[in-house]
Amino acid sequence: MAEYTSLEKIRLQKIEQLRLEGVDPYPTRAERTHTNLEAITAFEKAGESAGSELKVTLAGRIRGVRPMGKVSFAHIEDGSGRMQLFFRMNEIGQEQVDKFNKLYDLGDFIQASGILFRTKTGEITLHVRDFKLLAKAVSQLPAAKDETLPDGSVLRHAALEDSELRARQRYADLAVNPEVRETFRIRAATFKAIREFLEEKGFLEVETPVLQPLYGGAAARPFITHHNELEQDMYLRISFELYLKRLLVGNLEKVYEIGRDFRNEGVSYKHNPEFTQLEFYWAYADYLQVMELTEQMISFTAGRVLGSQKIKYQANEIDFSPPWKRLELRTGIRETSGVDIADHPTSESLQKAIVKTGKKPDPKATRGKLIDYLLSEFLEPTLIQPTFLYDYPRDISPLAKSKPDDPMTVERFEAYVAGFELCNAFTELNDPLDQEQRFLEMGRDYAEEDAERHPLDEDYLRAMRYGMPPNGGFGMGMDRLVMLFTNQHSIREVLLFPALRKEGSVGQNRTGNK
RNA sequence: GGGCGCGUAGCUCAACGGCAGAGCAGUGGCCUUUUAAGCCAUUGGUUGAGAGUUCGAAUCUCUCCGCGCUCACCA
Repeated sequence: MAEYTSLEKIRLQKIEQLRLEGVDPYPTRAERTHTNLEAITAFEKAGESAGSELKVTLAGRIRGVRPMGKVSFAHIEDGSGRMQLFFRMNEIGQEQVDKFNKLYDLGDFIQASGILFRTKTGEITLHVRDFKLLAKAVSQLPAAKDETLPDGSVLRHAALEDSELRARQRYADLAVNPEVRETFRIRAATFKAIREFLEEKGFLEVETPVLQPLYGGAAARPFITHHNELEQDMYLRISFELYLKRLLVGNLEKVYEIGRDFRNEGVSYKHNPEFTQLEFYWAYADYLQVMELTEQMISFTAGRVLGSQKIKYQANEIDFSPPWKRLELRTGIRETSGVDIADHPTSESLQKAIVKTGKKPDPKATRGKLIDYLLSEFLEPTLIQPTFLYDYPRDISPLAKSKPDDPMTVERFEAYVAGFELCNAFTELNDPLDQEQRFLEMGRDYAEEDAERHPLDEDYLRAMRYGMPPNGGFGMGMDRLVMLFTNQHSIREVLLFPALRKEGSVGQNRTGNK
């Protein structure tokens, strides 16, 4: 049972009062002839005098009220923007003006009909002849007040800023912070543009299982769940890779999937336990072709969504125009750390070389993990403009194909932007015997208790034995792309409902909702 | 999980060992073109929870809850 604050109790009394007066505080239907933006556009298009003949019915949420005795001003906000309302005793009677002032509150949804006009100060305004409550708000929105300065800019006062409250109560955040709504519009537009690009290139969108009997395709710990009737444990997928590549065996030549991956790992500003991934696989292509498609896809998407190849991200301006810089991983590491990984074919030797630089890597790390360590310690922070790092060590890439002239190196690239990894791609391994060998190597190289070691997927090998065309594959965290496009530092800002600990018991913390 | 920091009214924030405050929101009043409308009056708090130190705790200590930054793991 909810306990109400004193402010809420006052509003509940208003609801009772409205009911006594025969007003339904939650009527079933609304009427609306124009959005606020449509009404303003129609007024401007018709011209000042003709525009004044326009009779419209608008609907929205009350965001500001300025009662002045026998007249009242208010602003309502709908999905398109704001509109000022003007209530005047002469037209609707003192009783109606009083009712609006006393029984209606900030946050209530109303509809209002009347004609449009321009006030002394120049604002297009609805001169209200009739209005109706659409939904009464019991709780006060954590609303900011906006001040329009003489130069036209908007100064916000006391906006809702508490990041925890904003994430837990995203509905309130969205209701009062328009820029948050904009972030999610950009997110949706990004997804749409990516799909448009891939469809145009002939890729088929598919859906593969989220619940899997065996997980794979990435190095991560899975979430485990249980199916009661089948009496077996299931895993939430950590990647789509092994299922999508099975489809290439089935002669689907270009497939992609956009969906949720789940990784039971740490949470940070760039990691959420569930995140949205794009993967595509392209038969008869190699990683160089995928590289070209990648820079085309991202620059196309930036153009579609933001109207520009250049974005401002944090302190940097980033230019997605192709071609992107290409840098061999070995060269990049050598130039930034002074360590040439080719000089150190064993983990012991490489370990010593890294320690000489003053860093302290995990003494038990494999050679591949040490290379990854060098990459993130020295090279990654320097990669601000879009850069393809290519040619990775085989032992950290168990699903990628070796270079024909160098069995210890695989045809793999990762694109880095603004100092973090955006995507990962390779020429896919399609030799079932080699693949089986790699799975077995993974089992040996990683300690038994290492939760990231790859389980051997027999069905995947069975599929590959039927013959898999040579192909290039690609994976990208969509959330990270949206972070770049919306200039957000934290993944939580681009997720509507990011993962949070459950709220404490009632009253245990300040966001405990009563 | 480790380290550092934060949590005060519905929102944004003061007070930092000595009477818990301000602005906005709310409530009552005045006000017929205002726009953070204005003016007058006024309500609102177990200072995240619990324990301890002290004559006295929002303030110092400890435990717990939640969040942020960071390290480790990962996309």
